[in-house]
Amino acid sequence: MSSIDDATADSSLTGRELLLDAAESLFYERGYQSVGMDEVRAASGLPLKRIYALFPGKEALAVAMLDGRDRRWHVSLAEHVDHYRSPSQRVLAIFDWLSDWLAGPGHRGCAWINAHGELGGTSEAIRGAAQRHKDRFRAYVTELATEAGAPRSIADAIFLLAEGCMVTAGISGSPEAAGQARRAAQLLLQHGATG
Amino acid sequence: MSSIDDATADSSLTGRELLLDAAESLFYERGYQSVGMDEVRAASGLPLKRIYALFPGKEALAVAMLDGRDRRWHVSLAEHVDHYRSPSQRVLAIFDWLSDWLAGPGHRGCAWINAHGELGGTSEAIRGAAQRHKDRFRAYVTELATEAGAPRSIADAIFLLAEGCMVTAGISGSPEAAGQARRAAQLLLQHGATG
DNA sequence: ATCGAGCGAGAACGAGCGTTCTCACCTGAC
DNA sequence: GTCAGGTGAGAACGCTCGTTCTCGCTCGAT
Repeated sequence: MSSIDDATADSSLTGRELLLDAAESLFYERGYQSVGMDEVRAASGLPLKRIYALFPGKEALAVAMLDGRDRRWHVSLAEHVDHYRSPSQRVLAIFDWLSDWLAGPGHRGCAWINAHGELGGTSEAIRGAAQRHKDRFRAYVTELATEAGAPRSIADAIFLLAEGCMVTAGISGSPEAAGQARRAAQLLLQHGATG
Repeated sequence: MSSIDDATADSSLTGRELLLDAAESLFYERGYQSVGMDEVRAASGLPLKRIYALFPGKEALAVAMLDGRDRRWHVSLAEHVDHYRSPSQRVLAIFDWLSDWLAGPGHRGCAWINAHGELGGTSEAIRGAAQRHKDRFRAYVTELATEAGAPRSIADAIFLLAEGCMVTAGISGSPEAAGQARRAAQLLLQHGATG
């Protein structure tokens, strides 16, 4: 299991880290508007005054938390992919990693998809964070697929399969979509190399 | 364009329909928690007392609106699919319909994905509505794919491609993912029929 | 010992929420 | 005309929220 999901309390963490970890757990589990700043304060152990010295408001805290999670998410994914040498195996490793990630306890799908669903219509900043994350992920998938000899159309398809499996796993509560997406990606890499 | 997106005001509508139409526009555009019942009242033209006589509360209104939208969504999709006779064209018609749907003005992705992202973690009823919708859609995709001779694995992949294109179109703001998903589905139907 | 700057805990504030209640008004039967 | 029943408009209620403010304490310098 990756370290994406468990933000464990550690007394050596800075206030900023304590705050972002607490915000991440709470916001991921219940959404943004359902979690009050007082709960964030209690979970982080920081006084409200310090929280508002670190971030100008709740929205900025949410964006910082999403961006921090994005960094760790991509590092964790790339670490897993880098266990493999074969270009096509590196593409398929995305789905293995997603399968592990989506099977984590209390998993509720992709944090950016959920954030966009809740606040994409009202917060420019949150929509931007979601777009940044998805753009980075798409670029990474395209890079791996291209190295495996796949044309752009197959790279696009593999990205969409990954997105589909994230959203489906989130709603259904089961990670089995990752295996289905992996089999489809394998087929596309095998038969679509000339497409 | 389908009639999924525009809930036009019509004096011949019942109070329940006026209410559900107003709720659908507002909730779809801005989410649930960002829209107050007073705004729903103003948009529907119904007095608050009548609203609370029709539904016991905001959550029940949201669920009824999602279920009503689900019915119209599936009718509109099936109507489009039924313009085609060839089984494989009927599968691909899903993506043509999605492309039109996702290109609509003010489109903000899949209402059920968004609702699940916002309230899936706190409301059992909303999560249930999202699951019902996705289960129905998966069953329909599987039915069409099976009639086109595709094995279960290809049907799963086509469903995931559709989900991926809905979520990607919602976040990116562009419907181009539907075309990408359509091309991938075509490839899978051609080369995967024996998989 | 004394002072003062800085900090933590939590009260306070103003706004907004979902929901319920009030009350003036309309309507239709007699 | 009169009265009862029901309806609409919006005030009211109780609560929660994000954010700011108060105040008493701590702690290091002198």
